Amino acid sequence: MARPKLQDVAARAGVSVTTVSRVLNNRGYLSDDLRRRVNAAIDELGYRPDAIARSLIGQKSGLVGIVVPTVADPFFGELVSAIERSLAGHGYKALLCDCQENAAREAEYLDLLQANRVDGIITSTHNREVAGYDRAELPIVAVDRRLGAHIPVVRGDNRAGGRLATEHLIARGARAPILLTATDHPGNDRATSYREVMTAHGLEPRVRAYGYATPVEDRRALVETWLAETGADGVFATDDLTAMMALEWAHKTGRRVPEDVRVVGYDGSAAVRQGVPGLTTIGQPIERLGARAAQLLVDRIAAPDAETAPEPPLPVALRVGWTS
Amino acid sequence: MARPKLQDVAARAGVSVTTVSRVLNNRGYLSDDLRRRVNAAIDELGYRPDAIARSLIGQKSGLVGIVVPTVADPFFGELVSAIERSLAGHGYKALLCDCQENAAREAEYLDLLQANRVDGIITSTHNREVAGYDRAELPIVAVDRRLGAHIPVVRGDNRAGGRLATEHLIARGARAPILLTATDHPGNDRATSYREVMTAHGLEPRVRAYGYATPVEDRRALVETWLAETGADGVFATDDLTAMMALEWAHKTGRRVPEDVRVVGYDGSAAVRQGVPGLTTIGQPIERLGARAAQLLVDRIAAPDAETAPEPPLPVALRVGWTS
DNA sequence: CTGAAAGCGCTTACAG
DNA sequence: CTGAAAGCGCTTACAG
Repeated sequence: MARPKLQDVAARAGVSVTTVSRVLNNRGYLSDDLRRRVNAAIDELGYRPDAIARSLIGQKSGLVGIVVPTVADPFFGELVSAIERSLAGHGYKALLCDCQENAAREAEYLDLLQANRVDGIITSTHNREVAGYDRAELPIVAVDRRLGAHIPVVRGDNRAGGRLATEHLIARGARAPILLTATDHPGNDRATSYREVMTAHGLEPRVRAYGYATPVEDRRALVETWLAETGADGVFATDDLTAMMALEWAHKTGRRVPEDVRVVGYDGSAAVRQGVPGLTTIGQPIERLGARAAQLLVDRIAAPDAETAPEPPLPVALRVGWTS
Repeated sequence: MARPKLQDVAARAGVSVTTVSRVLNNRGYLSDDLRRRVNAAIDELGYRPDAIARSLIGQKSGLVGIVVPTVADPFFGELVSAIERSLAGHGYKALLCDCQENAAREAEYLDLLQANRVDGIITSTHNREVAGYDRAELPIVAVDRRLGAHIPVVRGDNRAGGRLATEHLIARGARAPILLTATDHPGNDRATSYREVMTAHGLEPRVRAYGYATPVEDRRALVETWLAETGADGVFATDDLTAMMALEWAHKTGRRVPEDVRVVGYDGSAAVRQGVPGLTTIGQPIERLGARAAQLLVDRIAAPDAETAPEPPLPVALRVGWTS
């Protein structure tokens, strides 16, 4: 038999569809007898309400779009996992939009999400140029990315993170630590802190940015060139993967870590922590970032026009391993 | 103005909703003039068809459920990324079900997916006990997991992988390499190959299974205990994270790699390759696994009752680093 | 306490 | 070539 519908349940229970619907939604007064009969029919038929039909009526689809560069990256994988868990706790389902590090796809996804009537969007991609977020009349929450005046952003304390990392490198004896980061723009708080701390110690900041779109092997080549050129005795990488490239370079070129080069990463995802527990890094509260983003979005869905106070940045922590 | 609907477009273009629908779906004969007027109205209003309403009519929602233990694990993150990319190419959207390594959630998700009328499911979780897959009257494709007679499974060549890893360890001089794996059951082809190769070389197989549900730090403790106890001079871990635990143990206890202990992992996800390029591992064709699973599912959705030939396993490759 | 009817935003026979 | 009407599977005023 085809998938049973409300009508089938009603027929079997000998009541109207209205009544079945009411039992399902626990709405209005129902005699216990009716309730029992309906529930029996539901069980017997293995009936399961059609969420699509429900979405069409109510204004809610129960769907939330999660937009990320790619879940192949452990940081985003973990973030998405945390968001999804939290979302599920609130009764929402996650439509995954893996942009594959590609700005064009992000714009397409934005369209698709609206066509599918998602109730809201959580986004954490790099392409601030992608238009559409401002036009979308949907609750949106950004993770670690400024999208516009009206879009709240959940993030770790990047200022503190940059400070902790740089201070630590200097405390461990580095006199010429360089910063490796994706893009060096004014909004890069980790870079800002690095510069401030370096200057405060009378050291010259040196920032190298490889760009988001750079293929991994090209990034590795850049990193190795920079490390060789600058004669850096310390590395602050704003993500762990880049820090590991520095580690690998040290291994290959016979430099000792941390004696010759001290290395500090950023993110501290569980995968990296498990695989390379010795890496000194700034641990982000990934779980909390995800949970907070989900909570904030759920709140905005419930009250789209409520004022949103700026989100205080979530605390980060220096985790010291043997690389520094 | 509220989100425009078909009616609004029709009114603006001065035609019936039927006509607009036909233009949208490019169905039947339309005069160029009409087509132009309708398209103009669509643009002016910024109309976007409601995917939910469409799903309710057609039998298709365009949604596919992806069920994985967790995308926080780089292997699954990468797999999901590949699946999603491929699915998007076929016009499908991905509903992400991150089971958080929890069997109960998997069963719930199965329910949820059916309620949401997904067109199919791709699953790659461990809990074979979870009932429901057989009852679900949906096209399902499994990745590296046997779910039932009628459910096709896409997988890497685990027999070959186990053989390659074990032969390699022995070739590199290991005489007492142990196997570290999640569960040691007859369906574990990597373990089977390990045993065969060991026996063929007159060596005694030693298998240690930590169990899927074991928290990471407990797993680490187990691994370290086993390595110390067995005096292994080689490690074949059926996933890279466990291999890295062995590496970390060697580092901590002052053993040289590969002279004292040779280490081989499994999976070779991009994240691990980037972070720890020196790790010898069996590289799985993650991209192909994802693409093939998506293609197979799309085919099954198109022809649910077609015979399915057993899937030939996809080739794996030994990647040699400095850990062996 | 329960039901008949309208409607969510579309598509698709069926007429013309 | 174009439109009026029924219907996808539900929910929700509105009656009774």
